[in-house]
Amino acid sequence: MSPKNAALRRDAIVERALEIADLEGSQAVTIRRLATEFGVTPMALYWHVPNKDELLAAMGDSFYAGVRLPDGADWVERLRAVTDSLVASLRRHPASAHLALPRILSCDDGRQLSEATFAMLRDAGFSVQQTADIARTALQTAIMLVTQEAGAELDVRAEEREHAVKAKRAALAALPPDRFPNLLACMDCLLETDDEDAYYRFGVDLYVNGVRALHAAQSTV
Amino acid sequence: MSPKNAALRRDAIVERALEIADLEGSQAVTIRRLATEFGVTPMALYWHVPNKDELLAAMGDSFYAGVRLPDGADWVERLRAVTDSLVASLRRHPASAHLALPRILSCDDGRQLSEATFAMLRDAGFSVQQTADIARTALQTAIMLVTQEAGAELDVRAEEREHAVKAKRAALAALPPDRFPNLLACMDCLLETDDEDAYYRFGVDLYVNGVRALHAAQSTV
DNA sequence: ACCTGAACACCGTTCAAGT
DNA sequence: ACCTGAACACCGTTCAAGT
Repeated sequence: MSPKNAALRRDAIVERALEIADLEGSQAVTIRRLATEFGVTPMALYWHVPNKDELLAAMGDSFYAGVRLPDGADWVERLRAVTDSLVASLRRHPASAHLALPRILSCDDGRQLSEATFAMLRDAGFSVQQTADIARTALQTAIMLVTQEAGAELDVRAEEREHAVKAKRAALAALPPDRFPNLLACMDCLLETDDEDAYYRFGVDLYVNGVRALHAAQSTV
Repeated sequence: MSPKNAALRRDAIVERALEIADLEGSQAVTIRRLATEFGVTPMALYWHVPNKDELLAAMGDSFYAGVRLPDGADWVERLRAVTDSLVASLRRHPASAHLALPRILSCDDGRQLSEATFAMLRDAGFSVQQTADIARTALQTAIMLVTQEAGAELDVRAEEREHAVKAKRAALAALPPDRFPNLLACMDCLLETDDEDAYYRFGVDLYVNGVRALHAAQSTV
């Protein structure tokens, strides 16, 4: 009838897995670890989730739940809005963001997002091939920006991240200035993101501008 | 003096690990698996490689060995050339391409590539912050394109890939056409890359055009 | 310098059994 | 319907010992 452990639901397991990945790196997500956190035998999880691959899949699916479908005045604005919305969703669990990409066509939320985005791009005049490539690039761009945000070091435990960045900075600062002048000049920007909003705005703009340039080149022919 | 097993050198281990990842997915790369392939005890590997993390790091480093530094007439051509060269290097071992990104500042080949690319972008007039972001995006773009090339399914054994794509196609074909008309229209482009060169040209162009648009917007001010 | 043997603390997962 | 216990086949890694 009712579950013996009311907290042990599929959604709660997925949610906790996402949290663990953010706190201690995605390699810390194990069936046994989740089980002990829920005060339960490892095998109990197999009632709620078929296996670990499906758990990872469910984690990937979760990112598409809250993404807003494209809306805005023109198609450029819509493309930017949907990319921004994707970024916002992925940023909630950066360490698992890479799980989203292979799942976009395998969950309903992802398929609805794809359909709406494809419709928008084809309306704008892009070919079927271009539409597929541009839409995929939007998701890839969002994932890239989130997982590679400078200073994230997602594969490391949250507490050790500061130390990891410090070590990296020390290693770079020790390089010979005559051989690596530009690298040393860019060091701070590479190691830390001082303005996160500007970072994401720049990344999304770079992508959107590329698409817009392609569109302009085609329209003038 | 001489190693008992002449084949068991660090380079050979790394090379074989890259091959295994491509053939059977990166999760098939294990210390024990490599040991049995070299006809040796698992612990023998620890003489040549400190631990598994360092092995993965060395796999990531290997991608920077053959990358040509930026060359060409103007900076746009140079940016395209270096991105193309990166793509070419990563395509040799697609299943491990994602290991390259975190290693770029941690190996000498990567630092030299970074230095040359940074110099090129700063010469072109980009700010320190923009240079860091643009250069990172070049690498991210290359990795994205390689790891996400349609039909790759890198987490699966090479022999099962065809079957995996077929299953995905069947799942999509079963969707209601009235709800997913555009998704169905784009299905073939999403599942298979018929022209790989065109795929990579498109992806790199999209990125380069974005950078060029940014540059143009700044120059006119 | 290079490798083995035994051992430890972990994994994911199956299968039969409990309630 | 939901969970446990015991067991299996794997991991990465340490440590002492061999040659």
